This record gives sequence, C-alpha cells and structure tokens, in this order.
Amino acid sequence: MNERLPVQGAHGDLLRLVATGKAESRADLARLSGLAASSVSLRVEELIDAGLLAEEGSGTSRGGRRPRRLRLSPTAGVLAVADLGAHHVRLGLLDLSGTPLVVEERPCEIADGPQTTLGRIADAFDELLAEHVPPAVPLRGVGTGIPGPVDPATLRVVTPSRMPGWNDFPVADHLATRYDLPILVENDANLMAAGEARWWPDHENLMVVKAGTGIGCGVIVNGRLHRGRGAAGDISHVRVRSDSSVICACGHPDCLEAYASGAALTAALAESGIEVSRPADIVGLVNDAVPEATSLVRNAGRRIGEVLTVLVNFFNPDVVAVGGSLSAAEPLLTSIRAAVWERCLPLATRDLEIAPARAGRDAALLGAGSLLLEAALTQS
Amino acid sequence: MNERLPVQGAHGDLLRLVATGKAESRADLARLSGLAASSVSLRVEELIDAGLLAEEGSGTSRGGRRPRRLRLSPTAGVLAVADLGAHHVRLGLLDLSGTPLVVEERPCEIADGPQTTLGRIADAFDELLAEHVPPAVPLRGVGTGIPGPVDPATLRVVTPSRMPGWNDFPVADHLATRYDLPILVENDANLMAAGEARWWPDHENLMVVKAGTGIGCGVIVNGRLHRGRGAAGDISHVRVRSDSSVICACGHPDCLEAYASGAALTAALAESGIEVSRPADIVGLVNDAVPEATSLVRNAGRRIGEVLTVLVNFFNPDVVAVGGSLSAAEPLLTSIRAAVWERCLPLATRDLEIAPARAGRDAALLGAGSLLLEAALTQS
DNA sequence: CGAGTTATCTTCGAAATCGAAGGAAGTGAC
DNA sequence: GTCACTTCCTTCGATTTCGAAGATAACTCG
Repeated sequence: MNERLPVQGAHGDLLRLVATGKAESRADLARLSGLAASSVSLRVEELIDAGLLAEEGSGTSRGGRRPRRLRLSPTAGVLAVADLGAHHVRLGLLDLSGTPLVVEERPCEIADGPQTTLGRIADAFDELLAEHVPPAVPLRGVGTGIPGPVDPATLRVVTPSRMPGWNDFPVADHLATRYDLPILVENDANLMAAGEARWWPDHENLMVVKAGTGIGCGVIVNGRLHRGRGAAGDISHVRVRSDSSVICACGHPDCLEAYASGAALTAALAESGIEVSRPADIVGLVNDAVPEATSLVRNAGRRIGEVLTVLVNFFNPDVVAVGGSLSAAEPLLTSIRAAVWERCLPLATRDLEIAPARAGRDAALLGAGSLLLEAALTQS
Repeated sequence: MNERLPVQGAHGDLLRLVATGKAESRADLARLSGLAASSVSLRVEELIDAGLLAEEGSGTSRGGRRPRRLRLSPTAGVLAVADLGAHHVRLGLLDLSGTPLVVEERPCEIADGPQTTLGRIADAFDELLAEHVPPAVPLRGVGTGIPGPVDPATLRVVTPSRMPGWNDFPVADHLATRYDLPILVENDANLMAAGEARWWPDHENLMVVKAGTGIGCGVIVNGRLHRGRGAAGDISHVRVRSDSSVICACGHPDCLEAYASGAALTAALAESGIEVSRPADIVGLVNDAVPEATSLVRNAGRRIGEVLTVLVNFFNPDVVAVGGSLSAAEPLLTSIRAAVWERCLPLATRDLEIAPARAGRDAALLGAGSLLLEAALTQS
C-alpha cells in the first residue's frame, strides 16, 4: 500500500513541525506556524481524522494547563531509506518522525552498476516492509544516498569516481518506475549533514566533515542543506601545503584527500609494514597506541584543520561536527581543533564548537528521512 | 518628517516585491507572492491610497493586455545611507526602490572616533535631506557601512583594525538616539555583496570579492546575505602557499592580504622605486603597461584565485563577482579565472561565472538600501 | 480588419482564517 | 484548601482570502 500524503499547504507545515520534533502540542504549533490557535485546532482535528496525527497523553506543564501531546500516528506511514557505500549498503525503515524502525547493513557492490544495485535495494526494501510493517501502513517515500556527486536538478549521478557504470544514470527516474512516491537521491555526505543537523537544533550553520575512506563534507546554512549547484561541500580536492608532491586520483597535486583520507592513511601504514583493511582498523591501532598510526592520524587532523581554517573564516559556522569512521580516533579531533583555533580569526572562533558528530552511524539514513519528509510534505 | 512605514505582513511583502524590482504589475505580484490576484488588487489599492505605491503608465505586453505599471510613490519616503572608509565617507539618499537620488563623497577621518564620525555623517544626511527632499517626504531608515567586523546581534563594532576608538562601540544605539527609525549597521564588504546581488537577479548564491586597499568578501546564500556569527566572508587572513614568509598585521604568517591586497602591492611597488598613493593608481600603471605593476597584479590575482578555489569547491556558487578599485585592472580578473578554472572540480565550475562586479562604485550604498528596506518592511 | 489568443485586472459568492472570549486544567502563594 | 495566575484548547461571529467567471485591453495572424 503506497500513497502520497494527502497534504497541502498549511497542513503540511503542521505535520512537519510535529515530525521534526519542533512542536509537541497545539499551542506549540500555533506559536511556530504563526497561525491562529483556532485554526491550528481545526487543522489538527482534520489531521487526526485522516489518521496522520494522534494524541498521546499529556506533556509537561509550563505553569498552566498541561498540553495534550501530539505525535505522528504510527499508522501514518513509513519511509524507506538507503545509504550506498562502495561495498555495502545500509538500509532502514523510518516512521514519519524520522525514528528508525529497522536498520540493517548488507553487502552490495556498487561496481555492479546501477540497475543491479538499485534492484537489490528495492528488493531489500520490500523484504523489510513485509517483515516489519503492517500492510495497512503505507510507504510514503523512498530515498537513497550515493557516494558521489548528484545533480540536484536532474537527480542524476554526475562524474563519480569509483562508480563504474553510474555516470549520468537517472537514479530517481529509475526508482520512480518502481515507486510512484516522492523520491530522494542525494550525496552521502549531504545526507549525513542533514541527519546531523537535527542533533543541533539551535544551530543554524553547520559544517559536517566525514572522515572515512574519503573525506566528505556537508553544509547546513540557515538550518537547510546547502547544495550550491550540486557540488557544494567538497573539501577533498583542496590543495594542501606540502614539501613533497603527491598526485591525487583527480589529477591534481597535493589534494587533501591524498594526505588525510582513510585511504591515504592505509597506504602510508602499508609502507611502514602495517596492513589494515578498513579505516576503522586505524582507529584500533591508535587506541593501542601504535606510534605510526597516531602520528599519521594527528597529521591528517592538522591537514584537515588547516583546510577548515579557510572555510571557518569564510563561512563562520556555529558548529563543525566531525564524523566518519576515522573520527573515533581522538587525536584526529584534537589536532583539527588545534589547527583551527590557532589560525582562524578570533571573531570566527569566538562561539565556534568543533565537536564529534552526534548522529552516529545512521546519520545518513536519518538525514534521508528528514529531507524526504520535507519533500513529501511540501508537494503542492 | 520621520516615520516608520505603516506596513505589516503581506502588505510589506508586496511593497518589497515592487521595491526590489521583482514585480512591476499586479499580475507579477500575484505570481510572486502566491496570493490570489483578487487579494493583490485589494492590497495594491490600499497601498496606493496610503501614498506608498503609485501607478505609472503601462508596461510592455507579453502577448496580451498591457500591465499597469506599479512604482513606489516618490513621496513614499527616502533612505539615508553611508559607506564609511578610512579617510572618506560616501553617502547618499535613496528612494524606497533603492534608486539613488543624490550621492556624494566627503573627506572624513575614521580615526577621529565614532562620536565625531557619526555626528558628521548625520549632519551630512540632514544637509542632503534639506537640499534634495521635500519636507513632506519622510525619512524611513538610516544605514551605514563600516570597514570592519560588526556583530549582527548587538550591531556593535568588534575588534576592528585601523579604527581606533571604535572597538565595541554601539553604532546602532548611538544612531538610534538621533533617529527613531530602522537602523542598519553592517560591514562594508557585506553591503557591497548585498548591492551586487540585485544585479544578478536569477542567481541565488554569490561570492563578491572586494579587491581594494584590503581584500574583503561578502557571501549571498539563497539570495540573502550570509552573516554567519558576524564574521562570515573573511578571506583576507587565509594562509597562502609561499616560499618566503611575510608576517601580516594580524600576527600570522603569509596571509592573503599580505600578498595580494592593494596595500601590499603599493608596498611592493615602493620597493621597486614606484610610488603610488591609492590602489586606483596601480590600475593606471597596469593600463600604461608598466611591467612591475602588471606582474604584481597578475600574481595577486593568482593568489586570490587559489584561495577562491577552495571556497568555490566548498560553496559552489553561481557567480563570483570581483569588484573594488583594483578590479579595474584586467590581469587581475584574468588570473583569478585561470587559477580557479585550473584547480577547481569540473562540477563546481561547470556553470560558474567569474565576472566583474556590476553594481559600480555605489554598490555598498545600494546594498545598504536593499537591506534597510528589508528591515523596514519586515517589522511586525 | 476582424477573429482568436493571451494577458491583466475586477467582481462576487464561497471558504478559510482570525481573534476575542471563555472554559478547562494545571501551578504556586498564602 | 482557596485564590490568583498561567497556559492550553475550543467556540463562534467577523474578517480576510480565495477562486471562478467575466470585463477589459492588447497582440497576432490570416
């Protein structure tokens, strides 16, 4: 049972406010939406009748009558989201407030090409839906993260590296043939940023750095994902200061990625005779105080920090959140901080937080849910 | 005669659309505001009755009946704006659509301190108003640009260099004692960006670089000025790659400003035995094909371009507009372009325009008008 | 030059939204 | 406990906004 949410205009606004956790009562909704309390009441009634909202107990008093708590009805629908990596896919079902119902990870080779990969994801969605969601609860949207650039205008993959067969593939159109629903296709770092944003509710401007096999970055401006013309957030091919000269896969010398990515660290460790298979293994080495690993990670942090310096001065965010598998290595964050504090303008760092990402491993899935909900509730 | 605009909510929206030139007819307003055509007609009638809007002839047909052109009434009010520099102030009066009525430049030493300087500006405003504006036309807002950082929360000047006596001075509060009106206080590069933005109506994301005595930059995201926490847009203290090592006034080595600003070029020319007093003189030398000057400017452009490379990848704007007195030297723009095209990701430069600023010398004043109008029309 | 097309603007009944008033359900002071 | 006060939510008449239909006015093309 798939169907679009029957919401237009202000109904969508109200649902979104509840879904994102910004509002919990009719009074909250009136305050945040700008509508009159009476209109809110009417609308909420309609949404409850439509089975989208539900009343659930009462909230805590703020000095007067207790509010009647509003939640999205569990039967209102689910979202199916995936985060595609090079060798695996993480997928899950979320309720309409973005809370995960199920999350699992499956092996999946992106090199098998888009048709195969997307088919597998869709099959997995079907399985999960059959197993975990009653048939009466409709699917309301489908979204996926892609480890490469996505053109926001066409929702096609553009000039990806390491994704043979995907170039210019119309991912959204392909999914649309299987699902007549709102479809989201977005770069994985952007999804991660969108997910992280919900954990920093009072912060408008965020940079979210993903330090894993590659180095990604997503940007939140005024609480919303900044896409630019589709490529925004790239920091991996910034030129870093260096004595030697390393040619990056992109063809230019001395890209940040060639020095500070998980892939680069893995290669450097191999030169020291230490073999690791995944960036997470490097974290283990650091925790075991293997000097080569610690030194490399510290260096990577400093390099990332130097790049962030430029961006912090320019963009002047409230928060720089650092996630990705490498971020579990403490020296990384420490040396990023040191570089930024040292070199940035005092005005730019005055109230800046540089902190570990809060959203955890499912950040991208949560972000997909957040953006998808937005899309599903904004239509018409 | 000073008074606040008696506008609330949707009335303000309509006025703003006309003022910013986005709408010229009732039909435009209906399309852009989302209101029904009938509501627009009613409102417009009210605004005309209130003396804020006026009908003026008819526009060009788009294949059907000609629209009746709407303009802000010339009697609707004026804005007084100033752009403060180190040794002079540029000031002007604008009508409510942001069109300059008078602009003039006066000598004015910022080092005389805020009280004196602001007093002079206000006196100048009074003179201009008495001379150029009928008493019946009310002043609707006052704004000024500051050549230093402004805290957007308090509208105070914070840690400015080269502005003795101004640190932490509450500029807006001080002006408010003389004018009971909307007051705008903003960094000059930000004002320039806001002014420039109106010349790129279909472009949402802009970087506006001001290459003059210093190097400033303003950022427009989604059509609106991005302030961050107040320091956004700084690019002058980014570290550039360099063999030697020059200590910048900020205390750090190898800031962009120490290599590519008008001040730095002036100093470098002096070492070659060529004395110039203003950055504009350097442009003259370049036009006269003085090799030292050309080479220096070309180098400055390359350095600025290298910094922009990072920011273009990250922010992925539609346009990079280059203004400021140095921008009149052709090699500057050319070498900026070369550096960016060479090093940026193809995806980021695919549709990027790197172009001379369009708004001209009054950019900051126009920007002040634009932001001030926004402020005056948003209240309540 | 007249008929068809396109676009702008107004009219008017229907629908939505608002806001003041009031009831409901709490908190905190005495 | 009682009383004053706060907050939450609903009721209901007044107002605003909408949208379909029509009037007006121009353009285009045979």
